[in-house]
Formats: sequence, C-alpha cells, structure tokens
Amino acid sequence: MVQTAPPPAKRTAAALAKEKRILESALLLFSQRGFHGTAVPEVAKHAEVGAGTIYRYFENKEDLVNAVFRHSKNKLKQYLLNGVQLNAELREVFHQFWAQLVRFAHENPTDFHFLELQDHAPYLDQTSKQLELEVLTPIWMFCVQGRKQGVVRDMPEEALIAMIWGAFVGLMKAQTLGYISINEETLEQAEVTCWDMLTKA
Amino acid sequence: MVQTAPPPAKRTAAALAKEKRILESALLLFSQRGFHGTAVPEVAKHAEVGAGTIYRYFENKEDLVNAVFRHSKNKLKQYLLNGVQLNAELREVFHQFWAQLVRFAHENPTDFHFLELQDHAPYLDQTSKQLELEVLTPIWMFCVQGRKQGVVRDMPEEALIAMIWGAFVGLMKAQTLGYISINEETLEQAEVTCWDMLTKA
Amino acid sequence: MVQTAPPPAKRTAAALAKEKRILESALLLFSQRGFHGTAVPEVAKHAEVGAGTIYRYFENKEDLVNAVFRHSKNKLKQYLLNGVQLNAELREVFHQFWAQLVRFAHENPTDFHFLELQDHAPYLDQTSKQLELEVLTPIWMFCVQGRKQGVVRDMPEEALIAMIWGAFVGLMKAQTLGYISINEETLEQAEVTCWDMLTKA
Amino acid sequence: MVQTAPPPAKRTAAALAKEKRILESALLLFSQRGFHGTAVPEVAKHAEVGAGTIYRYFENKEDLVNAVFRHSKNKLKQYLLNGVQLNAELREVFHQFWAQLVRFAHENPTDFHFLELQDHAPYLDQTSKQLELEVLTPIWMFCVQGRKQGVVRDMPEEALIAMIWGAFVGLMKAQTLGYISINEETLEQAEVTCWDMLTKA
DNA sequence: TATGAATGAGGTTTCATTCAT
DNA sequence: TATGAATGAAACCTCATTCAT
Repeated sequence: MVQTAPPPAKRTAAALAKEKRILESALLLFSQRGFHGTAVPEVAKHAEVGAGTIYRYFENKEDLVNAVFRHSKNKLKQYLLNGVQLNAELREVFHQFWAQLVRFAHENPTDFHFLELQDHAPYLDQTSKQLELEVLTPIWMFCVQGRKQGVVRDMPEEALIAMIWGAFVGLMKAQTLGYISINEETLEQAEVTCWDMLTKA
Repeated sequence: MVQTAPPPAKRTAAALAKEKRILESALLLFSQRGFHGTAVPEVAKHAEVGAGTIYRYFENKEDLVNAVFRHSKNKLKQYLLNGVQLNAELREVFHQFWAQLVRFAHENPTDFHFLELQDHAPYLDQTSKQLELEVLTPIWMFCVQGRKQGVVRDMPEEALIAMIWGAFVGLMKAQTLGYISINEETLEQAEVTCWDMLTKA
Repeated sequence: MVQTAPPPAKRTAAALAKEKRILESALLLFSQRGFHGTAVPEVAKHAEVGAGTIYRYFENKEDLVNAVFRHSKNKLKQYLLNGVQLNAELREVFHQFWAQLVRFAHENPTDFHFLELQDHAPYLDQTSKQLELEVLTPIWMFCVQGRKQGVVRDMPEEALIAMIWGAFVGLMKAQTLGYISINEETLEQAEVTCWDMLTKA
Repeated sequence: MVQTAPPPAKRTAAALAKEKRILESALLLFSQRGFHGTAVPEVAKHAEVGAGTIYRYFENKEDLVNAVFRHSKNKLKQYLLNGVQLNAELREVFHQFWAQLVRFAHENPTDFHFLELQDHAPYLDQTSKQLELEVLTPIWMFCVQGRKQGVVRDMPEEALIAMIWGAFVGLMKAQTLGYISINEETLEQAEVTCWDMLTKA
C-alpha cells in the first residue's frame, strides 16, 4: 500500500482539541458576563480561532451554550457519581457528597460559577434540562433512603435538597463575591450544619 | 408667555409616576431576560413612554439597572428593618426575619427573582454594592447577639448567614423552576430547619 | 389651543417620502444585481438613510423585495386597467394593451426590468403571487372575449398570452442587452406581429 | 520513488469526469437559486468533491458560472447547428429549428432554465457574450434568407428573432411556473403561431 | 492532486442612544 | 418636557477562498 490513509485519530485529536478550547473559552466568558453579555467573536478570540470556526463546531450560539452547560453538568455528575459510595453508612455518604461538591467547586470554580449563578432556563434545550435532573438523582435517592431509616428530617425531600444545595451555593457565592473567606475548618463546620439541616430532630 | 410652566408639584407627581412605571417595567423585563437580554426600547414600550424619555430619568442602561437594583434592595431592607423587633427573644426574632423574607418573596416575587437569580456584579456601582451590605446588617447584628448568648452555632457568622440565605433562595428557586410546590407547612418546616442551622447542636 | 398637535400629515409625508426613497433604491439595485446580489446597507446608502432605518419600514430583506415587487406590479396593473377601454372593438383593445405595455416599459424601465428579468418565485409571498395573477386578468378576459367572437387563434388562451407576453419581453430584453435598437416603426410592426399571433390564420 | 505520477490519460479522464460533475452541480444549483444565491461549498458538496477542488478547475466563482454558461450555450448551439438542415425549404427549416428548441428544452430543462431565467450580464465575460451571439447566427442567417425570398415579415430581423425567441421562452416559463400545462398539440399550434409571426403578410 | 478545516470579510439584523419636533 | 424616528456600531452568522495535510 503506497498511500496509507492518514490516521483518523490525529485529525480527530486536533479537532477535539480545538472544540475543547472553544468550550473552555465559552465557559469562562459566559460565567463572567452571562449568555447575552458574551459575543461569539469574543469567544473566538479567546479560543484563538476565527469567528467562523465556532460555527463549524456548533450550530449557533444557543447550541454552544447548551454544549457548555452539558459539559459542566456532566463533570459535576461524575464527581457525585464516582466519588460517592452510596452503600456506606448514611452519615458517611453525606460526608462524601459534601466532599465531592467541595472538590468540584474547588477544582472547577468556573464551571461551578457558570452552573449556579445564571438563569439558564431561557436557552436550555430538552436534553440539557433532562441532565439537570439526572444530577440530582443520587442525592434524591440518598434522601429517600435516609427517610426510610428515620434519620432524615420530616419534610419533602425535594425541598430539603433545594435548601442544602442552596446553602452550599450561598457559601460559595459569598466567597466569590468577597464577603467571606473560607478555610478548611469553616468548610467542615458547614458540612456539619448541612447534616443538621438534613437530620436534626 | 403663553405656555406657563406647570406647577412643580404636579410636574413632580407626573414625573414620579412616569419614573415609577419605567422602574417597574425595567424590573420585570430584567428579571425575565437579564440585563443584556433586555432592550431599552422594550422597557420603554412596556412602560408606555417614548424610548428617549428613559434617558431623561436615567443616564444610560447601566444607571437604570442600578436604580432598579437599589429600589428592590431598599424594599427588601424595609421588610427586614420594619417588620422585625430586634429586642424580642432570639427564637422569635429569627421567626420574624423568616416571616418577613417569606412576605417579601411572596408580595414581590419579581423583585426577589431579580435580586437573587442574577449575577449583578458586572454592572453594579459602588452605591449599590454598599446597599447590598446594609441589608445584611440587621441579620448580622442578630447573629452577633446570638453568639454572645451562646445560642448560635460556632462558626463564622458571615458563613452562617450566607448559608441560611442560600437555603431560602434555593427553596424559592426550586419553586420558581417548578421542581417543587411549597405550602404553608413546608415553609414552617423550612423555618425550623434554618433555625437548626443557626443554633448549636 | 396653545400647543397644536403636529399635523399628522406632515409626519406621515416625511415617512412616506423616506419609504419611497427606500423602495426606489431597492428597486434599482435589485433590478441591477438581483435579490441575493444586493446588500441591504447598499440600498440604505443609495436611499441616503441609515442601515437600521430600512428595518423600521420593512420587517426584513424579503419583506422589502416583496414590497418592491408589489409596488412595481401594481404600477403595471394600473397601466393595463386604466389605460384600456375593454368595451372597444377587439383590434382597438389589443392596440391599447400594447400601447400601455410600451408606455409602462418606457416610463418605468427599471420596474419592467425588475419584474421580467428575475426569477422571483423563491421569495414572493402569497399576496405577491396573487397580484401576479391579477395583472393578467384583463388580458385573459380579452382573450376569452376574442375567442367567443371567433377572432382568436384556436389554442389555449393561457399559452397564447404567455407567448405574446414573452414576445414583448424578448423585444425589450434585446434592446436592454444592446442587441437591437427599437424605434417607433419597429414597435408598430411588432404590435401587428403580436396581433397576428393572436388571431386566426 | 514510491509514488509515480499516474498516466496522464487516466488523470485526464478522472479529471474530466470530476470537472463534469462540478459543472453539472453548479448548473443545477445556479438554475435553482441564482448565482449569488448559490454557495460554492454547496456546489462542491453536490458534486461530491472537496470545496478546494473546485478552485483547481476554476479560478473563482465567476469563472465557474461562465464555464457553466458556455457549456449550456454550446449544447444549445449544437442542437441548432446539427439538427437543422439549412438548405431545406424555409417552412421546413423553421419547423426544424422549432423542433430542436423543443428538444433542447425537453432534454435539458435545467440548462434551458439557467440560460433563460436569469440576468447573466453582470458576471459574463467577453467570451461568453460572444458565444451568446454565435448561437443566434444560424437563425439570423435563416431570417436573412427568408427576407430575400420575400417570405419574412417586413421588420428588422433582430427584432423578429427576439420576439419569436421570447415567445418560446414565455411558453416554457409559463409551464415551469405552473401557469399552464403544455401538450404535443399546443406545441404544434405554438409552432404555427411563431411561423405566422415570422411571415404572415 | 485532492481535500475540507479554517478563516475573516461581509451579509442581515438589532439596539443603545440621540435629536428634531 | 416628551417623543419616537433615525442612526451606526456591533451582534450573529455565512461563505468565497486558502492552505496544511
């Protein structure tokens, strides 16, 4: 064979790298200025590609933001799915959930900021909305289990989850906005506080 | 002189009414589509004034959104200042804070949505940022008092406040997004939960 | 009355004049370069208005080209409706039709060029397509009448009309492209030729 | 040397086939959407070649459309040159011209549509414009001959040709636009009509 | 030679702001 | 003072053309 086919992996690799740069740039700018406040050419410039190139990878701006959303949400999902052993003792499971949330927010501050500080509803498509629910599933199952064991506080699980999640987000947001500075100790106290939300008589 | 200036009181009244309409329209649209997603002419149309009129009351779009922000935040401030007797017993004070928050969110859903579901940092001016802190002052004082009495959980007040506030916002957000439906009972259970967050184990 | 309302006619007059300038500029450029070959800002520049102004008068480019089409087609319709006495003798009616066509093409060369030398189908809306048929109605009625009187050649009227119309267009097109130069005499000979197309051997 | 140049004959054959595919695709799309309405990458996709490949065969888009034009016009030229015996009797020659036109339009509807329903002037180069005239030459000679024999109507040949051609085009256009449906009989009646245009006293 | 990913100029359209009325 | 028509910069997106592979 004189003319070997070019390794498809290579072409794909370059394309994937470029797509990744675009997604990362979009995530950063969207998280800073919001969807409407971010211009596609700005994303292109930050990703060091031509403006038109973005439209080879994403149908339009809305498709792009959905891709960013899904990417971040999937990352979060992995943290919660892989880092938590659901068959452990309840107190331990909650501890692991908390630790994973902290790890996610620490290792991916931009993703966290993007996911929590915006009202995504207007541009999310069905797939993205579905994903949003999926992420909460393990937490919800954990609550149901706790309820059965009589450990979880007597109120609708969904409301409890929303409050605990909101407490965590509030903590992170306060830090981002510079209202507080969080250290290890505070984080552990916060974890206890949230466990108490979930359970205390 | 054929055209006498109208009595200043009347002019002021009419002007104030017009400014109010502009602020209300801006609040509504900003809360629905965000700052960048809202066009000034749209605000004018909704307020039933000419597009140019808005620029007689506000320097530019950014000035407008700051005015909206301050207006909503001041409203919230009033709820927390006027509706709470700080010299009452701690448990009761917290109960009143909670009731006022609920009342505010219930009576001013658009203001609440606008204040909590957006990342305002990019366009808020110094005055607005100052106001943001002021609103928290009574709550902060309440916490400090509780700390002195040994009732409040042992962790930084600012972090505690951020978490409790976040829990409330999370609850409201979940309702807005349609994840849960909140009734009186759930709200009371949520209040207890937050009190448990605040107080020692 | 101290402050008379501004004469609405005046405001309307200015707006109408501007709309007219836009329509005329669009007609000229569309007729020269076609729909896709003409940029909206070019039209704006030629009409001496801002690019955005066009979108105050027309929803979008397609709406604009439809307005141009209808304007030109209506003009043609008036020539054929007003300038022809349908109750005259057949030979005379045809003569008048011809004269009106010639007058229209002579007095509105750009309209004629636009209407005949483009394939409008892809962007015409229903109203415009309807209008296209209306213009042919008087001619069609004339043919039917001639058929009854046994004067018109024995073949489908629609085909006959298409051929006569095509012959006229071909004549004008040849002149526009510089293949021939038409004088009064030739036009009259052409008229006779078309009458001969219409009538029996 | 591992990679020897392919035999020139083979290369030429493959290249010719590819060029043909490009020309056919361009013809189809240009005829449907016009020059400015057709994107070069679309042509490439339809021809199943890379976008860059087109630029190995044609300098640019304008060069491509000229090639398409010449190709179609040459095809038409062949129909008129090869299918007509100019030394036959006049009535018969005309009949053959007509038959060839019909055959061309029937066998090459896309070419016919492309050639007649667009205003090519803006992008045709000199060679193409020259060709346009060449096609008419046999018809013109036929007219001159007829004139000598006193059979052709007394008016400028060029005008007559333009009208007859226009009549034929009008007939085809009406069919394409769905205004009429043409059968064998109508076509023959149309032929007689055009002969009458050419000759009738 | 053939490809098609990449580009950026330029297309259509929107909108913050101005200004004549 | 109030208006809203007008503007043009800038948004989103397309596409003729190039060039590394």
